[in-house]
Amino acid sequence: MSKRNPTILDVAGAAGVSTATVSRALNGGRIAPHTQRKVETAITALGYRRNKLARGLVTGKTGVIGVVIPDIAGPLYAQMARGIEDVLETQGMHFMLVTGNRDPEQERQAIELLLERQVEALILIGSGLQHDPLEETLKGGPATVLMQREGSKERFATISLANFDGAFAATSYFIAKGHKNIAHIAGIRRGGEERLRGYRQAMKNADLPVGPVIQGGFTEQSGYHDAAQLLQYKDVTAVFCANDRIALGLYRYCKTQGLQIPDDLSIIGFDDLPWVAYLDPPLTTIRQPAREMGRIAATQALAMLSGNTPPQNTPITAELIERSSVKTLTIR
Amino acid sequence: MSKRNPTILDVAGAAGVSTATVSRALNGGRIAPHTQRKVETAITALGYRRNKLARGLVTGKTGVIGVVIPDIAGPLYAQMARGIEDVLETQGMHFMLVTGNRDPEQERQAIELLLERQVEALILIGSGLQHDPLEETLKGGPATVLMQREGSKERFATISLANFDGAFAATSYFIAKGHKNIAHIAGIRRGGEERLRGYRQAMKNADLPVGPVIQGGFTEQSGYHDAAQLLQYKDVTAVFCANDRIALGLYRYCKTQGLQIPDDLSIIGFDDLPWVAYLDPPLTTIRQPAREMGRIAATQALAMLSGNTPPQNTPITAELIERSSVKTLTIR
DNA sequence: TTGTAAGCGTTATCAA
DNA sequence: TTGATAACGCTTACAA
Repeated sequence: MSKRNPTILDVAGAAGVSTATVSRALNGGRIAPHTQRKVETAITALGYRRNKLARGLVTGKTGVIGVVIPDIAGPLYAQMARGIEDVLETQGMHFMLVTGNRDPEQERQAIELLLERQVEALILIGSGLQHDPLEETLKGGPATVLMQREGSKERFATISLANFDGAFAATSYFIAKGHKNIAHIAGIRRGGEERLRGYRQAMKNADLPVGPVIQGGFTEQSGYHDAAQLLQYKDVTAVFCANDRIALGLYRYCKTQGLQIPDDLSIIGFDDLPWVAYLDPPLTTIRQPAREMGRIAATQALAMLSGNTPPQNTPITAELIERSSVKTLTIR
Repeated sequence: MSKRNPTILDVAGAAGVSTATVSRALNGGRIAPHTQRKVETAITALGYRRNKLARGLVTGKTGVIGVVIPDIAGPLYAQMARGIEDVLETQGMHFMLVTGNRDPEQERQAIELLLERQVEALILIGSGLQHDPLEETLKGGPATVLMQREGSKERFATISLANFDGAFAATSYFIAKGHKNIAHIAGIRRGGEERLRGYRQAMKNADLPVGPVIQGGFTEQSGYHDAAQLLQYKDVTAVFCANDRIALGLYRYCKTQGLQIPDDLSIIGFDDLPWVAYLDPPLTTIRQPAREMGRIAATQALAMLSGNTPPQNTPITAELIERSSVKTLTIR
């Protein structure tokens, strides 16, 4: 159908200059204003558009960074992606997003594919890849930053939420409100252990008995299911959930049992998903500033690939968002 | 630091064959099994990874399609992106996502940048670009599919929700439940007019008085604000909201006014955002099957760029999801 | 300030 | 079945 797109050669011909000159006009090299104008008219006349592929091939810079994400549709992950884009777009860079589907093998392939596409840096969100395969596939690879996960300090930058502190804060908040029998529904991956530790520490510091602790998944179903088990402990007045989805399951269970939140049970979640403020009652939770974390990750990646800057470990503070799911107990 | 990545030339050297042969080994051309094996060992020995940039330059195929999206963090858009990826990954293709921020000029630039990167096709989600600038910047561009928006039938494929039908269904549902005074809070962009028309038509068909209709934005704030205005009409028993966010605002307003949903007011939303099932009461709404729409868009794009298939207009049916925000009125 | 020409890492054409 | 070699569209010394 339509003939091929015009190249720099066509522009050069139309403007009566060499390709080198066109290139200079395009990239702002030393050039006479007069020539510059000639080239520009030729460009618009032909409808020329530069081919960044060819450009990248010679410069060795694609202006693309790769992001592997467990699930684009996860609200937190989407926010992180947004944050990454926030800073990339100021630099005229783009990102290529690929979903790992929480499956290590898929993640490995994703990384491989991104590397073939010559991404200049890599941001891995919540990767489930073991240390060795990660190190192995990234050998000779570009600057890499890990979000929601640790890695060898020399090789990777990491952006990680202070899970321990957040959990500690949540538990302490309960305690400050007069609660003594505080349960925890724990999660497995992505900081679940840290959150459990934070809960434990807060309880110990207050000389309160640790537990009951239920080891669940990280989902609403899990929360609903664990709730049944948990509420056999009649004296529990408060539950710290390892994430908001668990809390949601707990909400649902309470509703089926006719339990009032926070009167019969106080609840704190973790993550501050966009909709937890709309629950009834609005959920008190620990915020994970996802977009901000994305911004930091991208900034770190950019710093690393522009040379000099070594990978850094950036801790993110988890803030407690006070809403209405915790009751203040009268002093006994 | 580390020396440059090995190229096909290094592999050729190590295997004692020509680059052409390596290329064939890589891409499955005619090759002796023996040679194939030699090349493969050389590849793993060197840790060679093919450069898709160079490949794309010569083949003219990048394996990348461009997606411009109003906002990655919008749940519906994120779902669409997910759907697009669902089908791309089966073809070993990737997508490059760029946010238009609901700003026509940014969208235009986004398209421009994606074209420079030689994307093989373009999927534009809810573009706010006028017909002319769209046609203009896409001149000589690749296969393009428009989601949530119309375009010239010959040039663009479109995937669009049956907004009219959805609105008609919602309104008819109210009517079937015995409601007579049904209000509508309308939205502006992205199918808002169609939804308004659907509402009108359903009312007319039932010989019911149209209105009140409030022209609002598409946000929660707008919904909250419009609610106040709307509820001056004392005999309104049901409100069809042009989207779920408006419905949320209405929920919030009702709560502040001590109005019970659905006893004092029945509500239907539109979109079926992931969390509306968790509202109190769960919101009855019209589902927009976003992920499925993304899949269809990607399939359509792939079909177009593989030749033969002309752009098609695919209508998507909007299904009513029955939950608990509508009261059945006793027959008067 | 401009032009010439040598790459960048592949694939594709054509002989061998 | 294999190997030379010419593209692909651009940037970048080096010369002029």
